[in-house]
Amino acid sequence: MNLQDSAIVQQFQQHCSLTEEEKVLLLELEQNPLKVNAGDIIWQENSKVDQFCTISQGWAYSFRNLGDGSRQILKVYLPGDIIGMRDFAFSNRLAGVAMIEEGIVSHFSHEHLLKIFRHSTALTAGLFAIACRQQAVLTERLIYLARRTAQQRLAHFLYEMYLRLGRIGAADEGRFRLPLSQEQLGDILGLSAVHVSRTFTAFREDGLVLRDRHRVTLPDPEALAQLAEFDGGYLNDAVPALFFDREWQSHMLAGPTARSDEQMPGKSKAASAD
Amino acid sequence: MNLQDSAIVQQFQQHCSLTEEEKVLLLELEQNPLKVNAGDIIWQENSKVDQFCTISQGWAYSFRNLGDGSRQILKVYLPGDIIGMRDFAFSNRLAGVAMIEEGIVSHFSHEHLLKIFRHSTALTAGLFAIACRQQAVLTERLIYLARRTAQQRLAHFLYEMYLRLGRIGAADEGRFRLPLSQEQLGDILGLSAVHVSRTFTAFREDGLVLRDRHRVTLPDPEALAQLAEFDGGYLNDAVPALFFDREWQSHMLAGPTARSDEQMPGKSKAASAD
DNA sequence: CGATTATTTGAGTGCCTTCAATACTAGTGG
DNA sequence: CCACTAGTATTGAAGGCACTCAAATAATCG
Repeated sequence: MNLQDSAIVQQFQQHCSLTEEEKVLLLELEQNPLKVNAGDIIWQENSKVDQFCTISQGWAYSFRNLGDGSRQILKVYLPGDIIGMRDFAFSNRLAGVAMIEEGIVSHFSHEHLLKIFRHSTALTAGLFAIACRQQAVLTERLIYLARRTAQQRLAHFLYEMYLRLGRIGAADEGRFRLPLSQEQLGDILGLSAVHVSRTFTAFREDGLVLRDRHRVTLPDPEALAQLAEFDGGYLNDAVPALFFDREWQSHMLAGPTARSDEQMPGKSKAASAD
Repeated sequence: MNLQDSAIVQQFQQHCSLTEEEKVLLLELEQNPLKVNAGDIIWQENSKVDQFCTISQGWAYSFRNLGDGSRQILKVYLPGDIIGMRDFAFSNRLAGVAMIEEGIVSHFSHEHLLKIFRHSTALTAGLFAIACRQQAVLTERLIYLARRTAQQRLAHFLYEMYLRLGRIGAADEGRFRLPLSQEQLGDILGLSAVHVSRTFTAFREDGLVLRDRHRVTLPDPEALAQLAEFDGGYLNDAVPALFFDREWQSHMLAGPTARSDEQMPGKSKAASAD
């Protein structure tokens, strides 16, 4: 695979600059691609944490089954995302992960992550930045689940997906494919499937969202964003310049207490960061 | 300050093993202690991200003001917590932070964090683990805000605080101090202050929670946990042994430039989760 | 084409909200 | 020591949003 084609390399390049060596290190995460089918369980809640994975094709989601038989979907994963990083600090999975549609995932181990920490401060910072942004998305979801009406929740989710999909080239002029049933949408939004249906009906009547099965059209995305009180900061805000600046690295080398003599072998200048 | 007394060192020691040098590196984060008063704003939403801080005394919370005048409290910080790490990847703050009561905070910079990445893989992994666990707490909150009744939300929050406070020695036999008004509790739980009051009343009548101003007593903590469908995994689950094993580090040192040829030199098994 | 699953729509219910009024607590100054 | 004030907590009444149950329609798949 070409270095630039990898979804995960692209994801990282939005968060830090990468040398060729670092790209190779990242691509190692995708050494073991595995084709999976729609509905396949990647892992179950409470199973032992042995590895993580990246998703290079298809959609997935993480979920928790609740006591009363209902279920909460926690996060929707798109190509380029790393799945299960949160479990890094745990022995047992806090959530299951399942495929929404067929795709390709690649498993990698704890050690792989540690290797990244060990070999590249830039990748470490990038990984940290990605984790921070994931947490920001989660926080935003928490706010609208706790505080907002069904219309605002659905509007927010649709607009967020629209932005995320646009970023990976899967949305176009307010139109995109959304391979989720209303049941699944309900599980994401903390609503009953019935009420999701009613909310879509209301949107259709208002001309805010048109939907034909899994095709969604937003005639006026900004109107939807406004309804949702969508504050794009958590998705659009710039990553600090620091992440793209490799200078600090050499400065740091001058610092005290240095324990590892050189961890970026030879490399100090950005090679091909855009 | 004695190395062991620092709340932040203790926090890290729950997530990884530390050498003396690493403790020193951590204590540097608390070089600039600052006394702050109840209600003081540490930083405002949308302000520029310049630094982070640790809290060594007092309680704080992060919050977002919403369009309709309401407010969501996102996270409650206790001594030993790092505040604002999520902002690491952003130029502008996504949330404000304010003190609940007077306390001591210490500011530190981006560069400090990078210095940690640079100098200690163990601290990096520990920091990552702490971030993962914070995200787990957030996820749990998302679930109960999205899905559960007022009683379950309050029960969950009280029990969670009980565990967290117990961990830093501030709870004892089901009794602890909770310096939050019902208004603030409502902002945490996504409920109106009025309904928080009603819920406390119901708990008192059921003998589940006794409250006198800011003193809370849980006569039967486990009953409360059961009501909340509290699944302690996200707080209690063991950190993988790997975090306390410094062996992998020296192994890594064996092959700094080595790329893919040997990805887990020698002990590929032991380091994996227990 | 028939069986199954997904979506739509209606009717009735319940949890939590808002509005409003009352009681309590803590802090202040006479 | 008490009256005054401002913040906090309690309790009641009415209303709305989303839920469940139930039935009808539409889409998908073998």
